Amino acid sequence: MNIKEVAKRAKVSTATVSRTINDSEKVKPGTAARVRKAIEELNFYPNTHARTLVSGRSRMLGLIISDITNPFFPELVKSFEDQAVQGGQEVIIGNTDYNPKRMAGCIRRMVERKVDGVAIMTSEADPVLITELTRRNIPTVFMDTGTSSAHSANIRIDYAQGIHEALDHLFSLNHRRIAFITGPMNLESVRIRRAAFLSGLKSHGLSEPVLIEKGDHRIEGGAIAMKNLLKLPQRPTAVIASNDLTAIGALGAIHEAGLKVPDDMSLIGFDDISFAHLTQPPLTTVILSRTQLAVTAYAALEALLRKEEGPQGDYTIPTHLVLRGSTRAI
Amino acid sequence: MNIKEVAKRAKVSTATVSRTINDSEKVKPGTAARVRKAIEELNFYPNTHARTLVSGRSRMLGLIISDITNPFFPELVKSFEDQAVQGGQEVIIGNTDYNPKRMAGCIRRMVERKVDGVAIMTSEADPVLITELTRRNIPTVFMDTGTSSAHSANIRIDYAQGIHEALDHLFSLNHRRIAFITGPMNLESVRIRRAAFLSGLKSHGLSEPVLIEKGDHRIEGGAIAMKNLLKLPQRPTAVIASNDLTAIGALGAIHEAGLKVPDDMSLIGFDDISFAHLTQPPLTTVILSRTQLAVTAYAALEALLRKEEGPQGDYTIPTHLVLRGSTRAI
DNA sequence: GCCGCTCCTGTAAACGCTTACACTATTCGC
DNA sequence: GCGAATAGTGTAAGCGTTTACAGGAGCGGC
Repeated sequence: MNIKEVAKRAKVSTATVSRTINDSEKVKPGTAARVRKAIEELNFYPNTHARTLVSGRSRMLGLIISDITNPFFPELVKSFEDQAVQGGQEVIIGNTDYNPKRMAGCIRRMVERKVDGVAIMTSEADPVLITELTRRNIPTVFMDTGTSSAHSANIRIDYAQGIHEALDHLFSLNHRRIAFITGPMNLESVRIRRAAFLSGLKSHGLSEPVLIEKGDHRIEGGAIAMKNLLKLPQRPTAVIASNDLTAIGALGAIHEAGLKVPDDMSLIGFDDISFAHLTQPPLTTVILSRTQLAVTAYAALEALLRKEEGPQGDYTIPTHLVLRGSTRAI
Repeated sequence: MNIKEVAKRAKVSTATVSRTINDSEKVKPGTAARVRKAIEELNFYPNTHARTLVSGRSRMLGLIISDITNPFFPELVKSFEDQAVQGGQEVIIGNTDYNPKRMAGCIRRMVERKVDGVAIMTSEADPVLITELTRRNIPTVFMDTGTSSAHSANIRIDYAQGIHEALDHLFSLNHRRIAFITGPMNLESVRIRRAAFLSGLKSHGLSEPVLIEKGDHRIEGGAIAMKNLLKLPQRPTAVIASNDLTAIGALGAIHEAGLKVPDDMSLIGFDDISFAHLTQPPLTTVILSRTQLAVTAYAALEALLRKEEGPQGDYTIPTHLVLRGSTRAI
């Protein structure tokens, strides 16, 4: 089943069939109708690979994420795919598993499949690997990396806003001994959050004590970090976690220690993953809208695809505190 | 950058380059080495679309799921992709959103992209839409649909096993008033679970009272169903939910009513989603291994791809109860 | 020394589509 | 009513591979 058979059936040339498929205005309505009827009757689907081969556009986008089982990502993936499918594009997904080697594999796969563009939605993007993309002039959208050039855009997440709102909230509840549990410090985005915490403290005139524990952005790390904080002679009255998984781990550790949230300890997460409002108590956290992130990433990619020389592509995603049940005044 | 340039550089014909790429044994080792060197130096990646066009094999698989934001799926997707990438295949994902129209769109996209095979991991597979695949002889793997033919395999999930284990467990804890919250009854898999519950009761000599409430496999439905159960003059002492989200909803409703799990009510879920052990208390549930499901689905697809006339492809995934903290003896 | 192998390599025809270019029919300006 | 523009359609080249087929080199058997 190919364009030739459709052409034969509609008694036109293959060129006319192709033009009809591609909604060219140069086809007489009557002819187009005949072609469409033939397509319908033969149940013809154009072969995308042949189309790609000749046009150079694959109508496929790459989406690189860390790990789909990390609850941060499913919503991002879904929104991105929705956008893409609506725009007639397919998405192929790569999980890096936080592993540069796998990241390289992902990029290679994307290049082989001749994707029209790539969105790299991991914080740990290795610039060396990315040359593979830029060298081939493949439009690329990054998250949190600061580089944006003719063929790439950057989406900055305004972590500071959310962290500052969280601190303001805790201050208004009279908390003064506030701890922070970070993620893996090799990530730029983690360092930004940590810096925002410190600058927020300072702006409230508080720079001592610095209660910062290191987590790993996973539940286990949050639990361990929290245990360390609880061992302190003067333990904090409130904790902000670098992400929700960390907060959930901390929540478990607090319960395990026989304490209650928010009575004995206020707790704030970051990300607002879907389970954040299912914890007991529901977690007060900072919303980072994955939908907004996905929509922005897709729009940025689209813009890159359209124009040869676009304006500098810089986008910002806000973050905001959402109050639920895990904070209380003292 | 194409095979011709590589050929020129290695001073061979394009055929030899192609043969080298495809590990044909007919190439002299020395020649192959020269070609590989040229490939390396030119940083050449073969164009998969051209390969597909001529060979008919796209090395892409379709994976159709209901909704990636449903916590049942991410692990399934990840395992399936891991398998595929290892086997040199790419995966394109389709979310049906439980909507037959979107399912049709997914299938269309898959056919257009000329996938080598499709795994349909949704319970709500419409047979009409699937003819689109069978008509084109595209190997297909289903879940829970019972059909398996020359070009399709079926993976049956042994829901009954897990449900019976759950009932046995509750019986051993002296529960006799045991309720069940179903999912949407239009799903075959839901009806199976419900039937397993009833048959399990009967095998324990108990057929009255039949405490069955309808949920929707989402948190909200679970909460509503639980509220109805709590309103009963003689409320159940234990509840089994058709999936974990339902159980989580039920858990919230129980807490809201001022009761405690497991002290006032035992609760068992189904699926073992990743958050099932993070609830308070950790949810006793039935494990349905998504990894096993994905590995089986991929293996079944591979088998279908290899042989023209395979044996009947029927596979079974077991389910088992895992004890955590949400059940207690009375 | 010749035949018939085997082994390796090259030539060229597909695969299914898009699109530049060519061509005919129609329309328009004057 | 004539040339020029325009609209609609067809012809055929080419996208980057794979692979059937052809061909040449080397070699053993006689």
